[in-house]
Amino acid sequence: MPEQQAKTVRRASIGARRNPATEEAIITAARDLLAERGYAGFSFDEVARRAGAGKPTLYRWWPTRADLLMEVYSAEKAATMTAPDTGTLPGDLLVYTRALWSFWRETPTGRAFRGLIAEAQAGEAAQALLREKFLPERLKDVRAMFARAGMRGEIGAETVDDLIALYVGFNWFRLTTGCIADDAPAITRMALLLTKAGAPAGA
Amino acid sequence: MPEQQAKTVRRASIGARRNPATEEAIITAARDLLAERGYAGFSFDEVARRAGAGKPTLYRWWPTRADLLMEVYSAEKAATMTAPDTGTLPGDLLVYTRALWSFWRETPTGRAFRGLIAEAQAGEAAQALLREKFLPERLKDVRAMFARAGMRGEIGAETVDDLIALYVGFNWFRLTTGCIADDAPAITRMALLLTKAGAPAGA
DNA sequence: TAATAAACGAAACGATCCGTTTCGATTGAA
DNA sequence: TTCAATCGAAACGGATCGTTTCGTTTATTA
Repeated sequence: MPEQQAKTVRRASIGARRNPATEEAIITAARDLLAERGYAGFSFDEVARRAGAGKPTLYRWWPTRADLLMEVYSAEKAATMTAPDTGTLPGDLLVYTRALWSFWRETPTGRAFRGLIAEAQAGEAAQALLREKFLPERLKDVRAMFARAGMRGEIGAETVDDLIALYVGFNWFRLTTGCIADDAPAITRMALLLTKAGAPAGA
Repeated sequence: MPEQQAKTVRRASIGARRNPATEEAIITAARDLLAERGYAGFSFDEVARRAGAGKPTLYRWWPTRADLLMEVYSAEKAATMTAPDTGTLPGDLLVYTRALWSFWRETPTGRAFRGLIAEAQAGEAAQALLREKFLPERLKDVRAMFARAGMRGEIGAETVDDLIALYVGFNWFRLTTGCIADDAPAITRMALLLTKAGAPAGA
């Protein structure tokens, strides 16, 4: 069979409101397409064709490719990754970072994250979406790890935001330059550096 | 006049070797096109048209858009930015980072750097070029700053590489999320954190 | 009950860009 | 003299973009 999509029914309008079945079909088609052809083969034309949806429907709800990619990525990452709680900041960072890099390396959606960052550079709207909606939600686990370290006294609470920027920047830099092979020593060094950087003054 | 290019002569082959005049015309056309239309309007078709060059000539010497972008960016940045030497690592980092962000914000080529990173995500070859040829050369000034700090005893020499990764990651993260407005306090905090992270053990 | 409004799929639109191929001309090197 | 590599020009098929048109469906509103 050419497609495994359930194209038995034609999803017409259900009135003057969004059709949840259409939304789900599109997201499913997008995820499958990413899995089969990767980010390079990811186009609205093909997503629409597979979902049995019209392109105006896609553009109505996801004005840019970044919108759709972020939605797929968020769902997939939340379903795959869990936040560690080892009791120390370096411990948490080592576990979480190795899992994150593994996700980026070994899942189709994770591999597409490089493309998501790239896509967000194509316009101001997509970049704002990345900064203001995608990132705050996706960094909740990371923020929790640093916040716990602050409450334990491992780091000063006033350094949390700056350390997060350094931590996320480190990961994105490794990703965009193609250096996300499993490298526990490098990750450990980074974790210890950040912990030392944030160490409270009076300790 | 439609074009300011010197299209008076048709640059034919000069034999079985690369024509420097063609190379220069293409790079100039690429820089001008970036300045006029930005990264969004940057295509090989248009560069070739403006340079009065054939597309096969472009693809022969710059297999991907990333190749050409990196060449233009490298020349422009080297001609614009100078490496500071204030005597302390936080001082160097503050001056250099503010200048870098200013370059990224306020010059056409600098603004296109977001696109260069994005372009390098489109393929393995472009990413390898970014990692192995572009970055080592572009980070010479940064490496020199951290190396001097190591020789002064501000940071441990064994931390230089890891601190550079954190520093560059921080900058790229701010760039790709659209947060490179001039922000001396944030840059200062980052500089102090990195310096503290790298502080020698026995000091 | 009737009119309105919004969403839906399908199809087609023009435009752009991609990367490659063909062609004839040029010129240095073997 | 032959060979090889480059050059500009032009055209190729194909893909994708973002938009528009059309007819249909259904909840909401008057």
